[in-house]
Amino acid sequence: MPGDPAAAPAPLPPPPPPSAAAGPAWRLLGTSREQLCLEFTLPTGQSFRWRRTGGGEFTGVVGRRVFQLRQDGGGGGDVAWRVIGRARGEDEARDEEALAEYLNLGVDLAALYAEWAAADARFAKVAPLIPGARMMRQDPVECLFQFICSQNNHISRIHGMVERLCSTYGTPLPLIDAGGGDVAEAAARAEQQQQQQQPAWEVGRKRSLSEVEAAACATAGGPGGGGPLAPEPEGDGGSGSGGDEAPGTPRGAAAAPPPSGDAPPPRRGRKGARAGGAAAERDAPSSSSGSSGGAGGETTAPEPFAAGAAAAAAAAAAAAGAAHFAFPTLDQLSAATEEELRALGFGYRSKFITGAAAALRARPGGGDAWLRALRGATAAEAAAALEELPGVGPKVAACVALFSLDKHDAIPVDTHVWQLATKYYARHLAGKSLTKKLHPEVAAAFVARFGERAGWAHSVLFISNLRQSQALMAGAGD
DNA sequence: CGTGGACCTGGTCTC
DNA sequence: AGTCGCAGGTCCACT
Repeated sequence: MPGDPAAAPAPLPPPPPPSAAAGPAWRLLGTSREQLCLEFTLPTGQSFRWRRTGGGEFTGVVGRRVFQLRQDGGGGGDVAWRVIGRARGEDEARDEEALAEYLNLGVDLAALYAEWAAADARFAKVAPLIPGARMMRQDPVECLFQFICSQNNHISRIHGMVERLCSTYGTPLPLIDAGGGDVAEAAARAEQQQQQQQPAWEVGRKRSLSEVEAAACATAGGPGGGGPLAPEPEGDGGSGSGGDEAPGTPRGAAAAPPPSGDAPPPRRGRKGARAGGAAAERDAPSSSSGSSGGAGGETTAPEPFAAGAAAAAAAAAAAAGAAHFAFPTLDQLSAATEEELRALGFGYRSKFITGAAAALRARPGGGDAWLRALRGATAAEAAAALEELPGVGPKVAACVALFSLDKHDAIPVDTHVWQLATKYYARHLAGKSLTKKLHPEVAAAFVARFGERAGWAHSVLFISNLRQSQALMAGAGD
């Protein structure tokens, strides 16, 4: 534990007023921009659970808490945070501890940057443009399934898939100050909104905003003030068409993807699937899967069947940005069927998700514990163990190892990293094609250069490469 | 053992 | 309004 990383000299003024007027008070994390830059940490592909919610603010779920983070644009770049949602049973007093662990705040990132810059001239050149790119420490289960979704896929779509996974199978997280605090109510309200077909949560997604803020983060000079890009004035309230439906009826099945053109249409939505196909065995009420053990304990009944009903409303709520969900547990995930996931748009990854969930649950001691135990294993052992799971190859295994299992020297070798490697750090591999056997070799090259936290260093280079390829670094001098 | 395809889908780049 | 052997891979079938 390298002491307090930040060492911000002056106690910064209270954080700027966030977009949302009301809500819990904001608190400062006590970090500097060099220790933690949200722009280079949250939306760079480590996790797909963070969204921009306007004006430089990020909203995301950590464990069973909904956090909002924002970076002080002017001064030292301290990060303001607050919790706007929390599962019952989670202690408010441990909010900050949970966030600090998730953000790996015990690691002195500025010191590492200095080491890496000394070891590599190329790093020294690009790093100043990308300060505070920090590795997070995610929950292994959450991380694993996110990256199973990531294969051969667009980042934007991965976000949507992860969102649907959570809203369909995960536990809703009640908002604090949500007026009444009843999730069902919020979900119902959201469902009404959802009928207006308005993807409010897309506000601020991608767009050049990221570029603006990236610049702001890198220069620390001009906060730019890209404007709080106000969402469409839909407002929330609106048409109180008083629930025309019983809360229990998952009319939200409409949220399912539209029928594809040619392929054998997988019915639609969870409900359609049941009603359409096996009318005979429909509703054979959870007889088999009902007793999934007392794990859940939530009042929302994580049972498969109930999940369907709750899921629709939940998905609607999520679509309207009105609710947040914990990432589904393995038990909750086990309620998913391949057919259902396909209807939710997971494509051929559906069988990987159900397969991996089943394989994990079959592990002695439970999949969650099995995964966590890999934190004590070597990088090679962890990778080998992860690759036993369906849908997990070397790249996904490395992502999970680096982003959730403390394997700080793991290098996820994708097409971008392969380019970096053959160009700068493992030139002898140039011309070859990336085979499974070459992954360790590429990783070794990065470790040889950057040391035991090569995975962290790789992230900086990766981001730099992305930015460059997107011509976002234009004018940054070259 | 290394290589070539197939694989769901939809955002992005072009007619 | 269409298109892409695409897109931060993996699995499977062959040579």
